[in-house]
Amino acid sequence: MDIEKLAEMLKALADPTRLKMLAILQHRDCCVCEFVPVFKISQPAVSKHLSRLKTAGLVKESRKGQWVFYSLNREVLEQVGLALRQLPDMSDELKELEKQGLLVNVCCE
Amino acid sequence: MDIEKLAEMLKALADPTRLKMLAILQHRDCCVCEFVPVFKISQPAVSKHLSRLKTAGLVKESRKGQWVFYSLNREVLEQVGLALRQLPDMSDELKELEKQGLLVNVCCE
DNA sequence: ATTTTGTATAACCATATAGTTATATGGTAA
DNA sequence: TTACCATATAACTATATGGTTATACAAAAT
Repeated sequence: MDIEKLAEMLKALADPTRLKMLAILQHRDCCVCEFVPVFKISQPAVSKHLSRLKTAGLVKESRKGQWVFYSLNREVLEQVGLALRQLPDMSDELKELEKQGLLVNVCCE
Repeated sequence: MDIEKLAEMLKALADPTRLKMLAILQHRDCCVCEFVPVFKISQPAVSKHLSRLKTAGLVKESRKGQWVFYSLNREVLEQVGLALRQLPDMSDELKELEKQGLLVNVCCE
């Protein structure tokens, strides 16, 4: 996963309400109206949080009659956790700095 | 790690510049002036990003003469990656919803 | 057909974020 | 001491974010 994408995913995750939604979805698929009393925010607010998670690919939605149920996309969440622990190699950037003499050398550390 | 804290850490991480900084710090401790040419943003902007990472505990700082070097706090980064993959149990919230009859039952799924 | 229920979108507001320039602070060197 | 270099902070700007209320849309029920 590239850094821009990872940052985007982390922004989708970096909110207590959305994290709790994901935590709840670990146990059970839920629809919008079930989340409203949990978080004590308006239905449109819940809807927007879920929409954000869906855009990031962290949840999937499926309509069941008049309800829209959301389910956790575990693999994607796994991928983010993994990507965080395997940040890309940036030695090229450092080599470039060295070539241009922009690395600081502290003697007698 | 509690959800509020996790969200805070993820906010600190959810920026491409800061992620790249951490990726670079995997290879080598760096001072502020070394990051400036890498990201092509102003020195105060770099300073603020590093300050944010430091507040989150993701980096440590140490002065070396006139330079302030930043180093990666690998354990903390590990902890975040792990916390993401082990979101807290929220079954109590679901039990509460059930007790109050707020869970939707879709028959004939 | 009309009403009701659940969800999504639009328009708006307050705050947070990421950048800028100007300036203050800390340490080194003349 | 004075000048210089690296870093941090202050003040500001533009945009993103998370909430609201009002409204539109979809499916179900009367």
